[in-house]
Amino acid sequence: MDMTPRKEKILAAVVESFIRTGEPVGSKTLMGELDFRVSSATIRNEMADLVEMGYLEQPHTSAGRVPSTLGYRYYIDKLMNKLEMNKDESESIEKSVASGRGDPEQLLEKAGEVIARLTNCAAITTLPAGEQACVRRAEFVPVSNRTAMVVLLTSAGTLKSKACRGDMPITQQTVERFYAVCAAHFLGKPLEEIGTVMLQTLVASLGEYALEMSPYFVALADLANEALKSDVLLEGQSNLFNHRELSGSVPDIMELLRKGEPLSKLLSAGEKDGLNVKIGTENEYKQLSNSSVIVSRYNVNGSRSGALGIIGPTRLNYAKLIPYMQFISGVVGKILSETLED
Amino acid sequence: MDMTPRKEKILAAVVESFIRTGEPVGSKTLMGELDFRVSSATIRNEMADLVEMGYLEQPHTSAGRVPSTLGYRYYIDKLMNKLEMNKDESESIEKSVASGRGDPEQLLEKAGEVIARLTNCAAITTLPAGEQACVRRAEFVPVSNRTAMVVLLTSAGTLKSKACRGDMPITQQTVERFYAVCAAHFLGKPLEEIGTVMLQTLVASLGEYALEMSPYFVALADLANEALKSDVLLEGQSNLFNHRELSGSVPDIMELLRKGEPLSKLLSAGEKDGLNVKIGTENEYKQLSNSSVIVSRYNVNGSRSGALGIIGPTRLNYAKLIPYMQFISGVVGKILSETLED
DNA sequence: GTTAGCACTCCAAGCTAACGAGTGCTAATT
DNA sequence: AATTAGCACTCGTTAGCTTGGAGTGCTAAC
Repeated sequence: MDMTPRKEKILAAVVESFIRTGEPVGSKTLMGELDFRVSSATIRNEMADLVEMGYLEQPHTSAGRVPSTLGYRYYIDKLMNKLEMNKDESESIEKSVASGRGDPEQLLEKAGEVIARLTNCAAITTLPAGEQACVRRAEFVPVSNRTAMVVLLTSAGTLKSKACRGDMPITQQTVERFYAVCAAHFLGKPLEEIGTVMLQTLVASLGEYALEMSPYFVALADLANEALKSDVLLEGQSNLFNHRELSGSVPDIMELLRKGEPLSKLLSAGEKDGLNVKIGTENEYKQLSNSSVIVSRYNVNGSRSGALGIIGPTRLNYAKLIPYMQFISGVVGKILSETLED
Repeated sequence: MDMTPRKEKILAAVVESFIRTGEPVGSKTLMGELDFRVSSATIRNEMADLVEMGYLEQPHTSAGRVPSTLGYRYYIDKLMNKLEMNKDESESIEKSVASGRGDPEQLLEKAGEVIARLTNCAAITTLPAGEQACVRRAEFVPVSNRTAMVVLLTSAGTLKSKACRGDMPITQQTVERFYAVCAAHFLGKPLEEIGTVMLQTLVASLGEYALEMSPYFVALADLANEALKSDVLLEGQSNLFNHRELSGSVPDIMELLRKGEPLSKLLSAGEKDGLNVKIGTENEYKQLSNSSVIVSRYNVNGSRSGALGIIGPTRLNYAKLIPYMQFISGVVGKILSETLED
């Protein structure tokens, strides 16, 4: 069976009506929403075809139709008219986001808040990735007799620290040795190279000081690792409660979001032109089979860097939200570019 | 009407049975759980008295009895026998918690995880408070032409940092001035003294460099403020979903927990001997009127320092969980004392 | 003071009927 | 050949009703 212009119009009308109301859409309702006049019987025939083609589903025999994953997909890829944002709106959004200017973490947090508020969804954001980052600076601050703070600053602007307890008292020599080793083995090194292997050879080369110094370098390597996997921020989780159709799965979704790793996986999906939409069962996590995820990447100084995303019901107002996400990721990218390079 | 030993036994049995099963307790059920034999009619009479006295409630005329807030309170204060923890258990708990040794944040996070797992509740923890902490160290790390990381380390071991964008290019002089001003006005100063007033006089005294330098000191003061309000960690939020009786209020509770301020308020309540239990309507937040909060403070080197808490339904196994909380806060205090002072 | 007995209350679960929205099909119409 | 009116049919939802059982409060006897 072939797709016809009329079928497309009907499909679009079903999707839009369902997005608006959340109720299955019947043939009579649809009559009032189409820009051409046909009888409900005709619409029923067409809808039956669309069901057969896999674009619509019916919850039960005597109910209206609901878009399937495939239906949403077709709508988004071919039928949807993105809503233009008006000037006032975009300016006010930009102002809100820009209030987090200065510190990347603060900025992304702010952006997440804004997104969560605008979309009534859970917002996830990643900090600029540190993939090609290297060690810019390492500090060693004694806190007590046997404890020191080890601090790592990367070229991507990430700062990580850890308190670390050694087995021997810390002396002035300890501090000096730390900085000497850092200068020789860490400073300027890409984070990726600081792995267990590198660490082992380093410890071996420490000779008699290995026992004294190794805890601190182990800590430093830990920090490098943490800095490498870009942090994910989560905002507006509780918005999920506002969507009736998710009610049953909110606990499962939250459980999924609690762990960092699935989150970064979700966000790393952004491919073509920085925007990616995963609808319902297109998601690899089955907890999200009733949800949609919209991810938009942002670029800092021209290279792909991090991403903003939302998680909500499949029944999202894509025509409105997709432009939002693109706009906000643009703003974030712009502000970060200004902040980090200048 | 007076409390009698028999009434006390009946109250305790009702509370314990209800905690165990979650079902209202009837007079017949109770017969089997008391260590003396009386008829169900007698128990009914006594229970009617307990209702009148405010210790029990009945959901409706023909249902069993449920403990009221007052009933729980009486049980916890006068009737409860704390369960002893067995050796194996306490050792394994201590080992789990101790795996976070080294870094305070990591430790408290670990402790929160352990608590959440053991209690099936949401766990909240605070890092050691920085109340009397002072500025131990400040660092200024240029990241780009106009942006620098400002880093603050307190004597309590808290490390905070912020990227900060100035209005003028950063030069070697900027850096030197920063450290000079820090040495003169920040190092060694109690965090509490670094407020807006102090900042204003400082900026005034900067003279011609005010414009160039003030953003960094504003950032530094921000950091001091952040370090002052002790951070709160939240673990096992999703455990709340496991309690049927909370189902309706989980969204409200999560919304409450999302904000930092109510959290620290909850935790700061711990008074007498470090342990505090707030039952149902005893909580000042109405979202928690069906929940109980158990808070146990921990001490670092003898002075009250931070707290661990759980949030769950009123129907908590207090006799088991209170010892847990006391034990874990003891472990946390011990480990932190070792780490921070030595 | 305690207990057996009994009438009473009230929730929960299951059943039925009425309803209404929406469908699929058929036969008539354009 | 496509469209439409008409109609019987399906199925979920809601309301009302019944039944069963758990538990109570009261009274009278012990």
